[in-house]
Amino acid sequence: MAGMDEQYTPRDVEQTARDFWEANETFKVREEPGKPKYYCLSMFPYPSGKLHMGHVRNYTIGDVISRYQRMQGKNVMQPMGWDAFGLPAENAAIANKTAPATWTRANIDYMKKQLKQLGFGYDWSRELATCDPDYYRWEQWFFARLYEKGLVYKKMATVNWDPVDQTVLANEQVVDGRGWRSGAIVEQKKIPQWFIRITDYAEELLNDLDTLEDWPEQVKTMQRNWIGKSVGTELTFPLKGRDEGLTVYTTRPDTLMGVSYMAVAAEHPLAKAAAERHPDVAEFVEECRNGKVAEADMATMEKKGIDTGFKAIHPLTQEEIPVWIANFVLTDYGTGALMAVPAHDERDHEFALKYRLAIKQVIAPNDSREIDVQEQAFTEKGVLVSSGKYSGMTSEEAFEAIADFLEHEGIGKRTVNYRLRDWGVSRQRYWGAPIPMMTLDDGTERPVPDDQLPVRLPEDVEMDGVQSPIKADPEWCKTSLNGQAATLETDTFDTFMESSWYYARFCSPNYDKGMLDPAAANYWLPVDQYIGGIEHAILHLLYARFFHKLLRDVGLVTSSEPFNRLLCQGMVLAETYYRNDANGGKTWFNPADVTVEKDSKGQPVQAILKSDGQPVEIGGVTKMSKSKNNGIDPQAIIDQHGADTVRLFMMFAAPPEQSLEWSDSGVEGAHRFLKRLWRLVHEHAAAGPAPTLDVAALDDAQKDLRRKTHETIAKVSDDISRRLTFNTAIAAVMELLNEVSRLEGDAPQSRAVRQEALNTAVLVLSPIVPHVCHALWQVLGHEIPVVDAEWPVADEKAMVRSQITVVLQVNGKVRGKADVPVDMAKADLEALALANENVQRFIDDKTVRKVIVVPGKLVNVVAN
RNA sequence: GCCCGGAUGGUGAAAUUGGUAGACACAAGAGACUUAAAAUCUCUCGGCCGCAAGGCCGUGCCGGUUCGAUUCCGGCUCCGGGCACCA
Repeated sequence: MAGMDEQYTPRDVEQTARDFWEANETFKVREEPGKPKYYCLSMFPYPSGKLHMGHVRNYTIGDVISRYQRMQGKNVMQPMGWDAFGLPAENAAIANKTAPATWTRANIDYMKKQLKQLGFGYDWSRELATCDPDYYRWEQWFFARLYEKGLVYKKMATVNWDPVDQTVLANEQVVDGRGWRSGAIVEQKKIPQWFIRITDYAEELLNDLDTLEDWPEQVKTMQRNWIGKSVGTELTFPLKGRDEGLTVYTTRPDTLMGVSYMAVAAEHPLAKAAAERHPDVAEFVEECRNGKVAEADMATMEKKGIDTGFKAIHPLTQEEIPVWIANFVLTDYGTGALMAVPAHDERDHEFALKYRLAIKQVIAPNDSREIDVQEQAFTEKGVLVSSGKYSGMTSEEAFEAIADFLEHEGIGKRTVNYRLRDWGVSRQRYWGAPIPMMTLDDGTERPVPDDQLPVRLPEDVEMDGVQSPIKADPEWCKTSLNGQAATLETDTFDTFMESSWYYARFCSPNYDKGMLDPAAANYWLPVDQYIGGIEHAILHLLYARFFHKLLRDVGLVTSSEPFNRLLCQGMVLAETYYRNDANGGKTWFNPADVTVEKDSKGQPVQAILKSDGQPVEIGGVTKMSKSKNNGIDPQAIIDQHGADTVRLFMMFAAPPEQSLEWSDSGVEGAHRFLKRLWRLVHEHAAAGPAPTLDVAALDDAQKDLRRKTHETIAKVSDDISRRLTFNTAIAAVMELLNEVSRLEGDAPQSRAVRQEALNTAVLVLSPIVPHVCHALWQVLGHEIPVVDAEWPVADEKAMVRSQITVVLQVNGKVRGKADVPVDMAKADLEALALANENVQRFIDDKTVRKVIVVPGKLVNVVAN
């Protein structure tokens, strides 16, 4: 019997643990006022088919934190659900001749099985999918509330238009400026769309970042820059021969005297007016309608423009200034027009050089630097020159003086501007939540009344790849309001809408009397720890923060921010292998199908495809992706080594915020460690229960192991709770086990100390590898299951050291070491260092200038 | 193009507040056990010089601050994430 148990068989061990949790509803939670709560949330997955390694990494981190907090005695909620609407379901539906709903739900079933197999402690009674009408009906209800509050409006906005397929394309579907299916050159097209006024909340979204102490600084900086608050002035230049003037926004009114041309966007009314008068201008405006709408493409485009022929009048000098149309001017930022100061702005400068427009320096550096603005724009602030009465002022003084002048003259005013744009939520796709708006016969638009919600998306549909089924069906949109015929909106919501509030719905996922049960929401919220990919640092996290404030202002929650603490995990990478095709392309081979040969130094020499024994090229380590065929299927690893091995490897191989490189031998190493832990525990337990620990009776070796045990508790607790560095926590337990192996003999107190060390190892590893620890905890003689055990507390007394090693340096270089009493006085340390033979050798005939003593660390003798 | 990150041995990484660079692993090499293999265990393992003691060099590149820099500052290079309709 004992022999059988000593073999580590993950399949059985893991099944037993999972059955136990399931039978005991271990992870099912409800509100328990009075007990400290902990809401741990991992970003829910898009059900794309099967789990990928990125999911496994994300959810293992969340599970480790959840199980740790549970052992701290917290009431831990860890829910899971599905971000179920989106474009891939439509593509799959077209390819597989199935309905998006069918495909999506099958994926959910499969991925749910996988998540269960990985042993994640989710409260599955809270599961939700955003494509369920019971979910999106509340989103529709909420949109109507926002409409009532004046936070929703409709305006024309630009989309990528495929003129052959007659369809709107996502940015992703535009490849090299062409539609991915038709290959047609993509055009920009303006269509009416719904917007939510996120800009009304820009200031609060910006300011509240300061309250998020446990968010990565990097993410907060990215959000600040995205919101992009700037303080400047709006001013109107009169136009020669026209009634209306040209209003621009500038952050640098101090450069006003350096204006040498004006630039407007191709969409600007003035551009349209010019196009009516000049065919070549019309042609240029038309040309600007080609290509993608993505900002990256706009910014890297060659800067082009054309003179409109209009002249603006400079408000200070009355000079005539040419007005150009330029493709780099953004329609949606500021007023869609700008005053160009090529001497002091890089884009203006590049454009001025290309079209030979004047470059007038009006700012000089604060210091004596020599600059040449004809060569390069000087964009820093400084002192005004060639600026009439403003000359000699600093940029800051001139900002105020010129703003005062403009306001006094009534031609301008100080303005705060944001880079952030209102959130366009309309999508012309089928697989999304229908936007709950209707148009009455008289043309007025109204939200769908609450008693007609949800506006259901029909699920039994056929996709033809051109038009959304609800747009193609002339009957679907027919409705009525108070006896008046009306037409439903056939656009659906941006899927970011659903992911902006799912964290709140998890608090009361089945509540049917409202969007949220306020009691539950205010018990659980805000989320204590949120975990997800850095790719969501801006959009998703900003929208969710915005939604939370909207929920607050509708009276559904009391807090102002949804996520107290944020962890952004890095990507999962793997090696790539390929062969060059005859046609110049590449065929990529999955790492699982390739064997790598190494030389005696461990350097890879060549890679061989297993199926034909022929070499393949090694293509470098990149993010696991379909296109490079370097995704490792988690399922294969689970089948081979078990879930605990996968979890352990994921947590050990790299700190969570860094990218993680997949390594088969690393996985095997993780598996070996678990086998070793299994054996150590069984060997120890085989000798029967350990004697009671008697701290006073320990010899030095026993004390050393006991110190290591308690140091490990302190280290692992800090690593998991504060630092979130699971890799170093695991390394600390490995060190502990190495010391357990080193302690020899079966003396009673050795066995007692060993029992304490093994108890500790199993307890602190249990959040990471919960299945094997479930079994080993029983082997160590405990009745209470490890999942319900208390987290150990480090005993300060056990960690006390009498001796410590200090480093002896001369001029910062280590020249010796000494074991000294912990409390050795500074003067004694200094004397000890100066007396050291090797230290003396390096002082040689130099003079000792200074001795720096850092007690407990080092002594540095400075000599020259 | 703009915003935000990253770079340390053969490899993944560690060094938490400016204080011993390389913990813990992986790979590789040597050995033990074994009929054999697997498994397991022991030892070596940044580079150069040296029998050794020890020395010199070394954290992407160039420069700076400091008694002392992987860590702080300035300037680069390369790689990655985001850029509003991928999620």
